[in-house]
Amino acid sequence: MSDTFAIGELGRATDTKVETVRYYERIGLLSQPRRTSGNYRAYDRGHLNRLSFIRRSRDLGFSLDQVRALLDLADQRDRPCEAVDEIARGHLAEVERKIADLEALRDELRGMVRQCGHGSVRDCRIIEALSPGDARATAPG
Amino acid sequence: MSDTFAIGELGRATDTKVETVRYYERIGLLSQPRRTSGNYRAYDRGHLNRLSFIRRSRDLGFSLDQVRALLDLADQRDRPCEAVDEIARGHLAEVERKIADLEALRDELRGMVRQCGHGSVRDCRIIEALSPGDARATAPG
DNA sequence: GCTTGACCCTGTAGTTGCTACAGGGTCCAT
DNA sequence: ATGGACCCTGTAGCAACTACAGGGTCAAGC
Repeated sequence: MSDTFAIGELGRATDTKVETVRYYERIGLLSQPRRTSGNYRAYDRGHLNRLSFIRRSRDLGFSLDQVRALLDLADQRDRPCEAVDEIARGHLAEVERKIADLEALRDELRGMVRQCGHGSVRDCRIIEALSPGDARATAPG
Repeated sequence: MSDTFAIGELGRATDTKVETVRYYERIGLLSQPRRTSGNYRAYDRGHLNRLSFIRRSRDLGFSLDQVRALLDLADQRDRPCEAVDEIARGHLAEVERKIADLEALRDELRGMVRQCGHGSVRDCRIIEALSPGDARATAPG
């Protein structure tokens, strides 16, 4: 039963590329692990848990700065969790805004695609929808 | 009646930063304009139209590569517009996928925020939801 | 004991789509 | 002639990785 892991094992366990693990270390998100005699990184369960937390947060769309804040807060076990709540709420609002934007976009694209008459580019409604009203764009010289 | 524009005017007309216009020129998306005796860029209506097309496409979330393809297609007026349709459909599919992802995300975040008991971080459901099942993450050394 | 191959190391540069300087030149009005 | 608004080139920065190059380490197999 290995209680330490090489970087590759850690990566496989958390679905993270080795380069990404090293990147997290470089930017101070993941602490520097002990090194073996051959200068290999040797991670423990704490690292595994912390990296899992980071990856799950990233999957949920939190930025690295937000993840950093969440980790800091998670470490201060006695503090009220309002700050945590605020980050999550802020992120939720952001996600809802993005969804609304993308839905508007989707509707426009659907309209464009629906109107496509499959004729020549000359009569293409999609190009038309993208072009300015009066004149046509010209190619670069 | 100016029929040429300085870069700043072009930028204001298309809601584009001057640096961005120059960037589009550098990557070959916008053709190099004529220069004045003082080496200032002098744009014409063709440039204005082309840049409008680019900006509108970007607003609709097309990548610069997709915009480049659309511009190439728009210039080949006799070709069938199927390739245009395909790019638009591809992008639409991409947008729909993103919406679905974000909706799943939103639901998870809503669940997290709803469960927040406003206690201490020790009992924070949000942190809990982000943490791996068995053990807690530890701070970097 | 030597080789092979999988893994690890550092350091740097690339990705996307801009944005922000620094350090100058031009142009026009006063 | 001087001020300020504009323009020029070139380079570096942002997020969040990813992809090398050019080496070192380690365990297995012969």
